[in-house]
Amino acid sequence: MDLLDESGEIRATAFNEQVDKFMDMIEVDKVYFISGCTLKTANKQYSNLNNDYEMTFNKMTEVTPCHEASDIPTMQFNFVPLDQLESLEKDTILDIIGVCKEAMDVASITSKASGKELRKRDVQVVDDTNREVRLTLWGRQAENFDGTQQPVLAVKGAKLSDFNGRSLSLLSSSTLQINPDIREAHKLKGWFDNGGNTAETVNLSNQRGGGSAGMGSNFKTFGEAKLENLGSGDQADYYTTKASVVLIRKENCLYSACPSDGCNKKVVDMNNGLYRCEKCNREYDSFNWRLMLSANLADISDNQWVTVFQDQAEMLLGTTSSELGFMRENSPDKFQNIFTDAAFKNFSFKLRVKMETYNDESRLKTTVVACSPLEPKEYNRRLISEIKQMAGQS
DNA sequence: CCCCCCCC
Repeated sequence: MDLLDESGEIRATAFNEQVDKFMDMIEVDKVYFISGCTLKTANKQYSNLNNDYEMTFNKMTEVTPCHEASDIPTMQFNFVPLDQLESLEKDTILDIIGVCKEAMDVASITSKASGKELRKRDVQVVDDTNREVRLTLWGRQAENFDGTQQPVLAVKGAKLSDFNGRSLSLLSSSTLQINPDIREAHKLKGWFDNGGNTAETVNLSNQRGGGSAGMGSNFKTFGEAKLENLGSGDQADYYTTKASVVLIRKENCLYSACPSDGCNKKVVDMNNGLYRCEKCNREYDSFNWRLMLSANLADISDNQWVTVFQDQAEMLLGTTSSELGFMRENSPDKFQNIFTDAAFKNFSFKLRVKMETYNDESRLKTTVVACSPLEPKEYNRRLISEIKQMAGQS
């Protein structure tokens, strides 16, 4: 818990029995007498409270509600103007205040670490330094958030991330106040309503170019990717682009793959009802159809042949590999239509470019590592930001 | 004594 009195603030932590003893009693915004804690030096990595010390509850600790009138403030912020975020280190815990310029929809993602399904909402926060940054809300807070009135958001204890430039994320220890009745909030709202809302701002998140930005945001046209010789270095280069499917080769689009979980190696038909996998060194009585497409994609600048594997291929074709395998053998018209229908659709592609050598011949190979339907809001936001950049720099 | 805090 973060504690505050008229002189300053301090974090206190209770463990185990002390949690059981006090957690029902202690509520946010209430006032207590607290005595008998242990004092220790604070690890600044985990808190930005304005105190070099922290308190730890122990067996002797007593907590009593204070019912007397007091003029203890409810929250103390150390707001960092958004134009300072670029110079701060990743993982810094900090307080910010800004206007919620835009709120994205709630999205579901799966945590890599825990495998848990998480709900998140990104909002774009702007302040009077004319910087804007992405702030991620989680769980219930993400679901309940309403950004339609462009409220002022004051966050205590947000975490700074270096993803795509700079972005912010709420932690369970963070406090989010919406339209707080504090001087800074009124000042910011005044700025926003009197020109700030249309001011040209620098987006600290999702930065373009420069090479140092995260690859997720590394948005390029095919023409730009070629001009920059992407893929010519030792390591693979990644970029994201919006492109339409020109054509997909039907020939060799499917291969019969080892049915063993996670193997996916091409099997050899033994012509006796068995299929041999050299990798597993055994024979199976069945196989799985898997997709490996050669596709031509085009944007305004150029076109590009790419390789598309299973999951991305199913997304592009709008069918599964096993359905497609069935169609190819049983209904050629349907099979043909899948490819006709896939043409001239737009997608957002994440591409990997790498120089590959075989038979003494080196050539750039472009592989689709992810593809998704175009998100109109996100796409338009990028176009608007590019137009602003062009207008501002030329 | 925690300090994991998520995704892209």
